[in-house]
Amino acid sequence: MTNSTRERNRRGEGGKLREEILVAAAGLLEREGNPESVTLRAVAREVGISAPSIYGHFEDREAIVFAVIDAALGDLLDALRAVDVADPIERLRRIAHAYLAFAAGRPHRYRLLFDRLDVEHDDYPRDGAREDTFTALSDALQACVDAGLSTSTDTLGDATAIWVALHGFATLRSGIPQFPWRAEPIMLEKILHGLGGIA
Amino acid sequence: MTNSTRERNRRGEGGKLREEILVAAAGLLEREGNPESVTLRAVAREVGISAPSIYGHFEDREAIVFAVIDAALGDLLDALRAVDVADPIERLRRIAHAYLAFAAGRPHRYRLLFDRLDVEHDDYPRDGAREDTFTALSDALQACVDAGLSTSTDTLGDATAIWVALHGFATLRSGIPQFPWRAEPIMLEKILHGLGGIA
DNA sequence: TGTACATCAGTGAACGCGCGTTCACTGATGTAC
DNA sequence: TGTACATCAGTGAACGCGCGTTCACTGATGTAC
Repeated sequence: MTNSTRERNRRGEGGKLREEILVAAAGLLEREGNPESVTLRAVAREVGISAPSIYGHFEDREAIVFAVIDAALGDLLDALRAVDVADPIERLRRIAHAYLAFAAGRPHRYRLLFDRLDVEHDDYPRDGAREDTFTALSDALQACVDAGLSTSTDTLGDATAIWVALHGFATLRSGIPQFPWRAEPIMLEKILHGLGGIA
Repeated sequence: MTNSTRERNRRGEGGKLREEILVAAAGLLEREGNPESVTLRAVAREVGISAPSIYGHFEDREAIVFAVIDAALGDLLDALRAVDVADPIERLRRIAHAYLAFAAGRPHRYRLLFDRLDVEHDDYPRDGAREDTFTALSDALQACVDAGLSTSTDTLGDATAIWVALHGFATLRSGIPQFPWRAEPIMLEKILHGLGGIA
């Protein structure tokens, strides 16, 4: 997908290329499946620039992958926080659904957020943001408890169980699509009722 | 970790090298974390042989990784089937524990079994074995239902929910060890009670 | 309004590296006679 | 029991490839005067 008609950015618009590089890297990642395939040269090919041009915008190859992770983490948090429903149970349900929808829509980026053991923790961008994702879930569950709509007596632990189940469902459903999965609402019902103690 | 003292196998014992290659590849995978790091040359270095020697035992690089997956899948099934307890609930608990213990002990190989989206399905070795893993769980849950010890009315669906939760717990606990995880028995209790309908 | 020039956005060639794979080979081991 | 020889288990050199990164550069764009 070489873009040979690309025109040089004007002065002061160099930042545009950074955005193009990120989009290309994210596309490459979703298509190829593993972050190792996001090579400098492949990204450059995709954008339609020469490989060294990237150094004007990213320090090295790894920085591109980190920026993709960073953006995805931001998107996930935005999606969860965008849920705006008054009813606590419905709100929890929608947040859980948004989580699953995010993972289903960008399976490889989702895996990169939560499933990489080989990324050094210190180098990892926006590390707190992963915990914020969990907090969105546990706050929503706590709201159900506060409203007397959940029987949970261990909100953090039960939110952890819900998170774990959502994560497992998200990754296994993408990874083994031929498995006879129950429909998402049924799985959500089992998870939120069984682990969250909501009716 | 070059083994320079390695002695040539005797005639008819060429098969030994195959085993050494598999052990080296598995070790490399657990240490490095991603299957791409299992290169022919790294494996050869680890075993203490020249790279081309591997071709006597494996068709190509990918075949080594597949053989590692194959062996791990066999080990997991063996571990689950080795659970031999009469009480259905205790049996289910032990199987779930064995599943988590397997994943905790070989986190990267576990991920390779269930978490790779980028492996072509047709090439995947022992494909049915992954479903057998699920069957071990659902059979154990069914035994609880048959004994009147579970209130589940959707054994397959609930076993799916249990599986999904176990998988999520296994991968997230390895991937984000600094998260304040509840102890495994507590999580198991939540999962088996909440999703499996057992007391 | 015209022009010299600094700056910006990006290029092209080159480097050294590790990789998968091939090829012709070597030398110890066991076996047929 | 001795020996010629086939076989087996590996080796060493070489190939072409894509990679990350470096370097000196180019030429269009905007600005100071």
